[in-house]
Order: sequence, then structure tokens, then C-alpha cells
Amino acid sequence: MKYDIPSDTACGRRPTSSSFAATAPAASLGAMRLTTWNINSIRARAERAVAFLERSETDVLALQETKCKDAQFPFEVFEAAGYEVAHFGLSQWNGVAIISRVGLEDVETGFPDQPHFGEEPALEARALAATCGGVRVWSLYVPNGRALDNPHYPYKLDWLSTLRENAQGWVTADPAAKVALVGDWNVAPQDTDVWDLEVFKDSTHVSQPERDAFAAFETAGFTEVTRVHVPEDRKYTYWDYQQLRFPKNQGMRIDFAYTSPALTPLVTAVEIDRNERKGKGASDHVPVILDIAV
DNA sequence: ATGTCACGCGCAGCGTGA
Repeated sequence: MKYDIPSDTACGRRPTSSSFAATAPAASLGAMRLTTWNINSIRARAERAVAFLERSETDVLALQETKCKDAQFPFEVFEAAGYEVAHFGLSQWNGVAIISRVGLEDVETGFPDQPHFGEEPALEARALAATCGGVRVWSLYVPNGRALDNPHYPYKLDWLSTLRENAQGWVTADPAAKVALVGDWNVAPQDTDVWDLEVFKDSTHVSQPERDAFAAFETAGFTEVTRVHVPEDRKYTYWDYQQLRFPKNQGMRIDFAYTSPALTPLVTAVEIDRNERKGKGASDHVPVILDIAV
């Protein structure tokens, strides 16, 4: 389980102690639980995340919006619970992590040709990959877009398009590859994925170009498995903190999991953990939990 | 209730992002 971090990489994974070598090999797992969750600050919610891991029996947790640099990430909390951690964070914005108790190998920060953003265009910490239990897991925090006339919007479309080109290449090169693209996609693919379409008609998340960019992953052979297993309307994954959106169930469904052809038939169940939005100190997104036969 | 939360900065409360 030794993993040497090249000195020039921005990835914040800590080398783990030899005790992690006792982790069960993927071949003996039988089943794996993979969860994606936009946690909206890991420092504000580390204890909540560990409690979730233990309650849900999650094996691999892909986090988005950790909102910290690598040096600020609370690695110890997760390592004490028996997990390995890879984190990619460059500032107080964005930040993605993968937390696993079934192996964490070949960590990759960002995808090839990932678009940059800003006055001085720079890479943002929005994509992180690791192989866990035989599955290539990508934790993704798709750019928000902000507004249809904002530079962040074409950046979002470019970002999705470039990711899709990569994903298509991965499964073309290896049709047996088990790839999971999970995270906060910041797209509501269907009209019913927002609580009131009228409220969003001039906003990002529901525009046709965004929906087309999202749907292109299907064309590339991927399947959005949360919809397959949870097809009902009003099963949201995000509720704004403002205006009593959660108690009124005025939310958005924007957290998804695209799986490659080899992985799709192995997904046996999906659950949106609505209860995690309750109480003081909740993230504005909830975990989306996948059961995978591996 | 024009009704939130978390960040940096820096020690109050504003600017930023979502």
C-alpha cells in the first residue's frame, strides 16, 4: 500500500502507515458502497462526515467542495476511522477528495487538458481520481456557471466537453474499464429536477447547452445510474439554505453518477440520503450512495 | 423574515461564492 507522492504534485494524499496494508483486496469484496457528497467545507463538517461513513457503511467517499488547501485537510479524522485519503485543494474554493477503505491507488489530480479559469487562467481543484476496489473513481465538482452571460458559463461547457472527450477515450481504450464519474454536476438534466422551472428559466443549470453537455456522456457509452435506480420526481440532492427550501422540499437534483459500460450492470442500488440535510450543521447537498457488485 | 452558510482577513463586519 505504499504510495510515493511525487514532490511536484499538488495532490495532498498522505502516505499511509503499513497498518492499511491489512485492507481487504478488491477481489474479495463482493460488494462495495460508493458515495458522492458535496460537503460544503470539510473543516466545518469532518465529524459529520465520519459519522456518516460509519452509519452508512460507505467504503469509498467522493467529496466535493472541501473548501481548503491540502495542508488544512483533517486527514487524521479519517485515518483514525480506518480510511485512506486523497485530497486536491488549492485555496478556500472548490477542493475534491476521495476517502477509501478498499484501496486508493493511482491518484490523479485533474484530467488531461482540463480547462483553466480566471484572469490569469489557472487550474482549479475540481477533479480527482483514484482506483478503489477495482473501480476508477472520479470525484468531480463541475463549475457552477454563475449566469448565462458570465465567463464562468462557457468555462463550464468547455469543462464538461473536455471531461466527456477524456471519458470516451478511457472506455474506447479499455472497454472493460470500470469507471465512475461522480459528483456535483451543477446541471439539472430534466425539468422536474428543479422545484419550479419558472424560477430557473433564465438561469444556469437548466439551459439546453448544459443539458446537452451532460447528455453527451450517454452518447459516450456512460449511464447515469442514479436516475435508473431512483427515477421518481422530486428526489432532490440539494436545497438552498435560504427561504426554508428544505422543509418545503424546494430543491434541485444536480448530484449524479455516470458509470462506464462495464460498471453500469454492477450497480445494484442507489439511495439519496435525504436525512443528512436535517439538523444544524448540514451541508446544502446530501450524499448519493451507490451499491456496486465488484 | 428581503428569513443562509462558509470562506479570508483579522477581531467587526464586509466581500466573495454558492
